[in-house]
Amino acid sequence: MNSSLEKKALDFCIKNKHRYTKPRESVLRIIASSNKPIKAYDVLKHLKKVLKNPKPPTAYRAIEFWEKYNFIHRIESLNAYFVCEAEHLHSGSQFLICNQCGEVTESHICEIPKIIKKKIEKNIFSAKSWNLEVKGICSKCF
Amino acid sequence: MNSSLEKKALDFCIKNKHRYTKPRESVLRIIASSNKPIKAYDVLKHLKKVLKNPKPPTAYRAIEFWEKYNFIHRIESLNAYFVCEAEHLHSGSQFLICNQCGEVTESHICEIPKIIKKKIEKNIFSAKSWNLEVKGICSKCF
DNA sequence: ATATATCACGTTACATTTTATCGAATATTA
DNA sequence: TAATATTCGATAAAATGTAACGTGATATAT
Repeated sequence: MNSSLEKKALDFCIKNKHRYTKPRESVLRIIASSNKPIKAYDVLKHLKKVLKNPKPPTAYRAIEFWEKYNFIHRIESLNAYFVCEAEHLHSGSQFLICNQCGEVTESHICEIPKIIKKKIEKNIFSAKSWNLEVKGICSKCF
Repeated sequence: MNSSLEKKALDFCIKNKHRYTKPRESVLRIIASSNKPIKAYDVLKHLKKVLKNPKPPTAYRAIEFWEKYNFIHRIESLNAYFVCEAEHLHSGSQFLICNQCGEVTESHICEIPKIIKKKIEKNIFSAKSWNLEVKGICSKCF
């Protein structure tokens, strides 16, 4: 239960005049408590323990909110969400996804943002955000 | 109507003993004919012109087939499919997605596969495939 | 040619994921 | 406090994706 994350989130909301509401608080906590990427409907299931009869939009809205500000990332190939463990909030994400055991780890190969910036931004494309998902077999399963 | 692609696809099927069936042929042609990533249900719509009353699994199966062998790529963040324009069939893909006009282009920054191979494969993770999606504003919209 | 195994398809039905809408509640600003 | 903007709750439906099962087509081996 990464409460320093919650502190960071609260600070962020105050500073940027966003509301730190119960659904948002709970959803962030739920996602942060999961050691694997968690799907929207599983978030919703957990949310039922905390809120009175929440509906899908409640979960999706809060998820969207935190995703927008890079507190969580969406693993596109899994339709699932994962808390961002990095200290700085970053707009690019990288994941290693094990096809065997399903473990997902956020990687931080710092050459990648560098290359994207260098190669792309100069000429052709102004990059706002990016996501890399690498699939394969993790060391444990190997 | 990239018929050299269709030739390549047919050759591939013959060589690897896969069937070059009507649904597969049509689906590949439909995706290749689209200048933007196309969604499964839009493929299905086009398919209706060619096949008699096709159902979702017909489209999805053919899509899966071509995706598996890297003739097409899935743009995860759009739930859509795009023909691979590269000469060689590659298991890693990169896309630049314009948030403004929706244009998607496959990029070929060759440092990226190099880095992924170098950094990841040696130590921690055996990579099988990967996908990078960069979002931003394209030069036309800038 | 005929049996056998495999591949791919058609169809039905359903499951999952996501979004639109609209009015009520809450917070913020004037 | 009144006006304004944000967020929520609830209903409903749209969009996307899959499981299961039987049938027909194709290849392989006898």
